[in-house]
Amino acid sequence: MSSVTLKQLAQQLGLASSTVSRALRNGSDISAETKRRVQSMATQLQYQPHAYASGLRNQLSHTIGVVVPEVNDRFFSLAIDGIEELARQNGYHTLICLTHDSYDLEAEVTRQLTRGRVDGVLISLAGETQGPAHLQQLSSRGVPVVFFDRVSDALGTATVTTNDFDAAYQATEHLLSNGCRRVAYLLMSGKLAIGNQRQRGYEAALAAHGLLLDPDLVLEGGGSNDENTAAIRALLQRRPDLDGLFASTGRLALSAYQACQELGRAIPQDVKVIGFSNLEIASLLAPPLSTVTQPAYEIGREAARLLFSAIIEKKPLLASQSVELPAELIVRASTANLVVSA
Amino acid sequence: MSSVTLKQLAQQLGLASSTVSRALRNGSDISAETKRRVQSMATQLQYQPHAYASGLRNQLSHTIGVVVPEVNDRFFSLAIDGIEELARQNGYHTLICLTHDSYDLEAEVTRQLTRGRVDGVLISLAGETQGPAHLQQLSSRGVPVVFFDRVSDALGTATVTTNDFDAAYQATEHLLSNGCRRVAYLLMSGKLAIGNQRQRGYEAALAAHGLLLDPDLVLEGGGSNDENTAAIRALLQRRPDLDGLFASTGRLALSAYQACQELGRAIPQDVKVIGFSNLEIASLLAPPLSTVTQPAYEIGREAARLLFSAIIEKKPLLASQSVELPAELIVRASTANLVVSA
DNA sequence: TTGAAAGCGTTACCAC
DNA sequence: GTGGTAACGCTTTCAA
Repeated sequence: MSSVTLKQLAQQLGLASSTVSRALRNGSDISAETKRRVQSMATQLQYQPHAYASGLRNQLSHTIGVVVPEVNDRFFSLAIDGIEELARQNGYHTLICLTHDSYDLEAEVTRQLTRGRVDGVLISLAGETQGPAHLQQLSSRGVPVVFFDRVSDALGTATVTTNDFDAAYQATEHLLSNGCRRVAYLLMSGKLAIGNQRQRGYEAALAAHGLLLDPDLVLEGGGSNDENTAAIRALLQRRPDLDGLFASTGRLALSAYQACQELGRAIPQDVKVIGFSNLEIASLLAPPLSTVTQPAYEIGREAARLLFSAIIEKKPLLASQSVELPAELIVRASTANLVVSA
Repeated sequence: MSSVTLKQLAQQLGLASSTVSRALRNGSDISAETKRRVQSMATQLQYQPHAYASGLRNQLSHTIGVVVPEVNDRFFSLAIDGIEELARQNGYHTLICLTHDSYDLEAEVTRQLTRGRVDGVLISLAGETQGPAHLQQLSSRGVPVVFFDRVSDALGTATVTTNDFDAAYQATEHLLSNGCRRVAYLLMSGKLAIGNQRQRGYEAALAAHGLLLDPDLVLEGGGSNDENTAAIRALLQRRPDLDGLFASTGRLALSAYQACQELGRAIPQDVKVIGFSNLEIASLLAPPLSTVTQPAYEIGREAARLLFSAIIEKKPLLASQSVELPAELIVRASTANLVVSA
């Protein structure tokens, strides 16, 4: 029924459990003969050390926590793939915690993770998140934390991001140089640094083209997909002069498509659309979507790499170790300039 | 630096740790006054019980394991959302393990899970999986296992599936009644029960239309997306008479689109395409994709519900508790019959 | 109502 | 080389 324990294994062999323990972990001071006997009996009885018992003893859980808003999103699921790969390589397990973009859930989850469950945490903040006070508890207990994508610098720890300012600048610039004059900016939450970085890039591109920021064209989504679609629809109706949409997340880009489809606005003739997105099938959409694509998998790997370096070398993480990976602008039909320029 | 322990808390209060333990968990036999003092000191010192220490004592990890081929797939990420919701409601954590469709990885992961890490396991089998011998180890140690979607009945435990036969029958029937005569069936792995169920539905629908099964039209993918696309392209070129594609996974449906796009085959004029898929934006594809959509979120919830019933009531799961949820056929433009029927 | 002690399964330290 | 013992942090008898 239940598993065989070290003690039972030792009894079978007529040895002390301490001896068996060392034999199994190939410790020194154990005769080759004993090692052989122990190993063979262990496989025979299918002995598996209890992870949490040894963890308790060593103060190590061999588990990392990954806190993300959701997993049903191409960016996060790719990042998790990357994280998980590094975790496996390091003999670690991955505890996935979802916040559904709720601050309360994030705080609760974080509290749970302060209970010795994990040796380190990777986190991408919830849209609602105010301050990272709840994360302070983690790092003050010596649990290293790495932020990725939706980061905060309030903890003074390492972060992994993309070049949000530049990428947003390029995306907006691309719309403007393809003829757009009224470009809206769609973001999830004004509370996140990432949204502000991208907004700054958007504004800088406007300025470079001699355009003033129109606050009415900055739309904060953050609701359900349907709510966001409705909000974008309302914006399109309110502002018939709108000729470009820059979505700062993949979700919002698709809501923009949906809204245009519902209103019969042709992309790219009436409105050009570009968005941050990791959608692998952007090219199969009608029309193919121009995207700013983040290296999600690499971001996950990089964040995990930093975390494991801290865990293994037992050194605290520094803001100076932060990494920025470039996003890639991929031009497709949704921003095509169909007017022959003079 | 590190966390405060029960013992330290007790010392601060001048009480025995056993008393403090009971006071915190609101045990009987503790004076209201003591409870109050303990609670307030606990919050003041931010005491958090060590999860694995109490787990070790109670033989409970309050963690479930979820073993899936990948997380970067709409079906699985939705299912995980459902699982995670139920886990949270039950005060449980979710350990996600990816197999990348490799039998060896699945076996390794399973071995890890036999180490007391989890109180139960939800699993969707890897495409390569042969027999569930490695899972026998789990259930023989009293760890309940529930299969979902890619199931096996060899363990005699509960499963959660969709009506794969009927759904595949309907999808094929839909193609045939819209004028297709040569319909190919695309599957991931001939080793999985799920692929065979769906193939049986496909064959039954062919038979109902008086068509013979052509083995050349049954294509086993299971490689990378690019490999699958190439294989479908080859099939389309080899068999110019092909006028319908039925993909048994979302991944394969998209590869089918890609292959048609590359060869310039028009959907649905030249080839009609339908596929199992949870892609939320099927309607934004060019053309909108007809799908058989599984209730992925509910499948996750249902599987988790069964697992927790077994964990909490400490009763073994029975094959008779298995649940089948209906998939939904959603007709879109990719299977439209553009010829006016006589 | 509270405290002492044993034990969950493992490992580290010190004797022998 | 090997065995005892204590300890990781907690809960649960059993006594007081």
